[in-house]
Amino acid sequence: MSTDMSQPGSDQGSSKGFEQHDHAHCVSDGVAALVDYCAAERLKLTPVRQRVAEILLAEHRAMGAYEILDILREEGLGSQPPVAYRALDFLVKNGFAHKVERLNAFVACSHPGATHTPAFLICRSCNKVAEADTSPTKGDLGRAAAAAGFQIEQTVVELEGLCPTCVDAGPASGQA
Amino acid sequence: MSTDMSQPGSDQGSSKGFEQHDHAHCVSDGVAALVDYCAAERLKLTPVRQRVAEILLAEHRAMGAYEILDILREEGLGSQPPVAYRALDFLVKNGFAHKVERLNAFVACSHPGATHTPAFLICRSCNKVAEADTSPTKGDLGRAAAAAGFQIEQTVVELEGLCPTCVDAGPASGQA
DNA sequence: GTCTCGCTGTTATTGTATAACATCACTTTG
DNA sequence: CAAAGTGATGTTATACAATAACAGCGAGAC
Ligand SMILES: [Zn+2]
Ligand SMILES: [Zn+2]
Ligand SMILES: [Zn+2]
Ligand SMILES: [Zn+2]
Repeated sequence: MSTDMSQPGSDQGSSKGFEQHDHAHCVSDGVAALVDYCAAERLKLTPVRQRVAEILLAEHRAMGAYEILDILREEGLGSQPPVAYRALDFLVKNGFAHKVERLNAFVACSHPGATHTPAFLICRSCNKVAEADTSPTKGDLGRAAAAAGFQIEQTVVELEGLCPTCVDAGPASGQA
Repeated sequence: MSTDMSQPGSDQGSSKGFEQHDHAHCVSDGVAALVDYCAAERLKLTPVRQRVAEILLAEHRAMGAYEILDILREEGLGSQPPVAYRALDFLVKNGFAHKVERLNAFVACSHPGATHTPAFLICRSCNKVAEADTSPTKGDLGRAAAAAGFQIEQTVVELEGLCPTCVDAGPASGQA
């Protein structure tokens, strides 16, 4: 690996997911947040919903609904597409997962609970997806849109390329 | 290029498509540019390819591949999905159309020929799509990505909301 | 108890996209 | 001209993504 771990924890937040981190926390913290949220909001955290959250949290990459469904099926939690889509809809609606339009796939949210406008950095080599925060109304584009009278309601910002690790590995090699 | 806006007061070129304009030019200029480009690049501008370009240019909205295919079928230009997808791939690859990931649909490019990084403003009410230009490497997000060592290769920026016309029409009414 | 509401299970269908292969047309070259 | 090569086309079939529709079950309300 020898990832140089530049800026240890310093400026992080914008590219969390590409950096080395204690990944066990990603899952446990995420699930804990989901449990708390559902308790507070009187929402039913069913086995399927929790399991899908765990599945997504376990990987910093976007997973297709059918890929998730395959896992659910193996575990006897469901076998038909609506099972997966309903759980994903629940998670997305409540801010614990996002859909990556570019990939027609879903990824766990990095800052669960709070409503926000995510942006994604997608590595085409190792398929990891990092979530960053955007301020769509700021920036040239947001200003131009506002000036033109366009009223932004939702944004899709997805950047595809090579993550630091895959860049270091060299353009030709890539990594699985 | 530098198409005269028949409507004054909008100095923005970033939201072209929402503004009033001589729409006949959108089609004729676009096709002309495509003809020139293909001649210069020694590419075959086949009937299907040109017709698909015309279809897209005729509307400032994203069209699904199967919607385009329906038109081609009526005109005897093709009846199977690959016909439409191949033409669309050709146009996208050469910069005369873009895919709007959010809609799984395609839209004609506003500045054909030149390689650029488009952003889209999508009106959820009237379904018009305007193309704006972005500088992904600038802005907070681009800077954050660069700082994190992420190498951007392609960007998807799609803003959904209400266009000026539909905002003026009032939130409740909308317009077809 | 029983009523209600939301989650589940399932069937079926629609929509989006591509693989694979044979054929055809044009162009290059001998 | 003929042969070979290249790339577009036509077609079949299939994979992948998403939703509609409806029956049944279960926990909480009253
Ligand atoms: Zn992690
Ligand atoms: Zn990578
Ligand atoms: Zn126009
Ligand atoms: Zn509109």
